[in-house]
Amino acid sequence: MPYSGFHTTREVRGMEPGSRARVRGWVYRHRDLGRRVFIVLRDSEGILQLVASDQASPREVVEEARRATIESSIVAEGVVARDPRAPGGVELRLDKLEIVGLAGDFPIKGGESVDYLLDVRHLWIRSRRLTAVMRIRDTMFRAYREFFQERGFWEVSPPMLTQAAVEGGATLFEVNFFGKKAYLTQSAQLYLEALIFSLERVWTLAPSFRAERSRTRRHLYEYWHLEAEEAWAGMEEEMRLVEDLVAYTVKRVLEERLEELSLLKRDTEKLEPATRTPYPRIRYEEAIRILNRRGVEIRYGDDMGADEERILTEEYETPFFVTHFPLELKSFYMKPDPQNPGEALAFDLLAPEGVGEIVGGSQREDDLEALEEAIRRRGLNPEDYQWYLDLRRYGTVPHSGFGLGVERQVMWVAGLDHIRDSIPFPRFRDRIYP
RNA sequence: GCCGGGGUAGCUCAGCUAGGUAGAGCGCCGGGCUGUUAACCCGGUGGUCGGGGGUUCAAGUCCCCUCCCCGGCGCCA
Repeated sequence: MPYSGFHTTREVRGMEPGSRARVRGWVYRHRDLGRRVFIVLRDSEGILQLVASDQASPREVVEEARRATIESSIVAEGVVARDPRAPGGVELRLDKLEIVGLAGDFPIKGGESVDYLLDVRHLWIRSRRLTAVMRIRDTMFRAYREFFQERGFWEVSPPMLTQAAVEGGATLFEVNFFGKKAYLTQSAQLYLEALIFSLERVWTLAPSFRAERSRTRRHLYEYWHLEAEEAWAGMEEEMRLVEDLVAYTVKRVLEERLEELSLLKRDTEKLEPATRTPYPRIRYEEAIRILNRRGVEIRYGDDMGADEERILTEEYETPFFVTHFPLELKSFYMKPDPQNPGEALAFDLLAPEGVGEIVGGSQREDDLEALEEAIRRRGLNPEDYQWYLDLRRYGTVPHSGFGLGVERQVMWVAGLDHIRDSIPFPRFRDRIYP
């Protein structure tokens, strides 16, 4: 049989009973009742039951059906039939069947531990659950790109190999760059800032690497980082951009990936409010008051931990902003609020349902001397940031930007309880295989 | 880095407190079955008990060392 001119399982489900159909895919379930064999076929669009029986199929087809082990690749042809006993109500009664790749005993049978499934991740990604997540992820990637195109942003490609840290030195992966020390990037921000002086509004979607030895459900060592930076924009404009972006992507997933969300048993009612903006905004000091009211012992100036974030997210059914953090809690490049110089023009966007921070952004310090001073105050060396300081020497401009953790958004939208399933091959906890 | 849990059959686990010579379910193999839905029924197969050392007549079980894994915190997106 040639390997073209086939129907997807989705197409077959929509065909008239009695039509002929040709399908190809992998054996998802196999039930041999002796004189009747049921195969549930899986392709990228879904599943479809195939039936080979003594009565209705040639003997060699029944024999082949009997041999087709779980995960064997097959091509098959037959007549479409409606039958309430078939999963999804439609099945294909076979008169042709060819095993393309006979599978050995498949290492995943059901009931395996998380650890084991990570060892066989290259096979586990075939699961319907992970397939659904990857399709949702794809829809979000498309939505990000379309959103920024519509808003007049240029997509740029910053380097992954860099010389210095953005946030600090301890969390970088070191690389031997022909005898010099180099690092895998942990943020494209500084490079995006350089690009706004010509393109004005830029964005990128690229991996970031962080060697923080985090053992939580929200951390990856390698994650996809959506970052944007725009000239002539303050914190308020930036927050509007962020909420529009998040609302747009959630809306697109709700429009296009309902089947996948349903397979993942995601409660879409809880996602629906996030399609409407604006999102609530609370200042850091208000957040502290809310937490105190909820019985949490936290004082102005303390950083919020995972527990504090989770308690706050219970107050809202949409993502919400926390703004105006004490300056000393934030990075050197963030601009102090002129109204209140102890606070940074910085914001986090927290996703509801206990997910927590998915975006961090700020207005950047655009004054040369203030920036140098901020670098020094944090014990960093301005010498290491000369090219970055140049951006303030030659036509400095007010500007703002943000970074969004793609896997965290996928996790929230798809309703996952752990970030590992938001990416095909997660890198975390010293796991590098497969 | 810190706190907690765990490594026994291909997989998921029981057995350890009170040492006595290794178990279950699933899988796999063989057989049966004309509508299965993680099919079912019958039979069979399956282990250097993470590694090293010690105590003992005897160690999966007690002691010491060591390696690995998981849940969470901190840090962050």
